[in-house]
Amino acid sequence: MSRTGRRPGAPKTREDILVAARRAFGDRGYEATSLRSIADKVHVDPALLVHYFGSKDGLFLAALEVTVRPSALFSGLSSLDVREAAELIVGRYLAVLDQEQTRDVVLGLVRSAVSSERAATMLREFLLEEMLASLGTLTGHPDGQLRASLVVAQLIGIAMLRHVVKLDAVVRASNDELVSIVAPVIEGYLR
Amino acid sequence: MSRTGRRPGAPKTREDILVAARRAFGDRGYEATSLRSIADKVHVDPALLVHYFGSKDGLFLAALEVTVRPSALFSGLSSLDVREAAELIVGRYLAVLDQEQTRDVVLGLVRSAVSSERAATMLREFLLEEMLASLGTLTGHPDGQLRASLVVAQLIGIAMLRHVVKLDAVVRASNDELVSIVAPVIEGYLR
DNA sequence: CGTTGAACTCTACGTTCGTTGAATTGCGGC
DNA sequence: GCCGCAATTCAACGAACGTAGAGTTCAACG
Repeated sequence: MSRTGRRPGAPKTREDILVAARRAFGDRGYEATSLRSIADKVHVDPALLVHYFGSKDGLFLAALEVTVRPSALFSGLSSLDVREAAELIVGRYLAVLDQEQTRDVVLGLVRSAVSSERAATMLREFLLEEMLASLGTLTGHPDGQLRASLVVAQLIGIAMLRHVVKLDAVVRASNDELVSIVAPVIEGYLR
Repeated sequence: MSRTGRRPGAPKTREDILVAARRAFGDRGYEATSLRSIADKVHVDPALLVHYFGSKDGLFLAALEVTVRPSALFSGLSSLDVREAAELIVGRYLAVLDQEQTRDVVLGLVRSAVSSERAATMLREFLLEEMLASLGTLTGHPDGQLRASLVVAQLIGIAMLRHVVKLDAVVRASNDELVSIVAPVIEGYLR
């Protein structure tokens, strides 16, 4: 009975680790997630994670690396009027939060940003380069950057209430319902 | 030279601990804050904290206990029209975030909610009983609860971007600027 | 079929953490 | 001035953590 050494077959382990890590970081944030707990879920020794990713930090970076293409949130909006654009943005965002893989990444960033300066920086740069760049040009306002940031604030707040705080009204609302209420507000920011 | 035993004079230590704890939990959240680090800042032995508060959990609860009376956010709004009410809410909220003591509590709740289920529950109940109760009655909408929650989402999002992610545009904006942009949006939710 | 390197586990180290129990010192009432 | 109780520190515990190093098994290629 060999407990040590390489396993037969083609290894899928590395990808398994990344999936479990994404999930764990998304569920509990960077600080509260231990390498050992991730390793347990993949039925693997903690040292293997270090072997693959160098450190907990490295695993964190690898797990949350651009699985989310935020430009997809904002593609093909320029030809629309502000009203339709706002609806699309909110709808696509909610879809991202519905899908397990991408939700883990978004929540991982948000959850970890509050306890780790590094994660906060990741999130900040992510928001700046990807979202605000696209959004900022959507409006001709002189304070376009600020207005775009407030849109992001609204979206992040929704993620917080729906998936972290789990506030009943927000959890229970359907995506369509949310879009119909939130989109006009986003519209207000962009116009 | 007596390093142990009671100190002469009237002890202010307990309150010092609470202040430092509030600050620490507000800065780094529950998980990332150690009893030892708080004890250090008060120049006191970690064991004293558990002597006073029983456990880290007890200290957390004591530190974040109702220093914020959110009803103040919403008092005296009923006589105003929706527009003025929205401006008052946003303005008062930003003032809460400006004052060190209350900001620590709000950020402590938010930061800790993401890594501790207990803190998430605290924040949820806080929001439900204090904010949504007041806000929900402000509007006659059938989905008043949801609309009020989205107002809260917007406000929490602003706190996140301004104090956690430290997104430039939001950090630099003046309170007046923020009020003038955000209030109409809140108004949209409540109307 | 032998070799090399990748995939994996074991053990163990040094830290840090929350918490405990006992000891020490000062305060306030009798 | 004595006594009980409050305030405080000390030393230590067991657990959990991230990580390092050495060892074992397998796959791929010559």
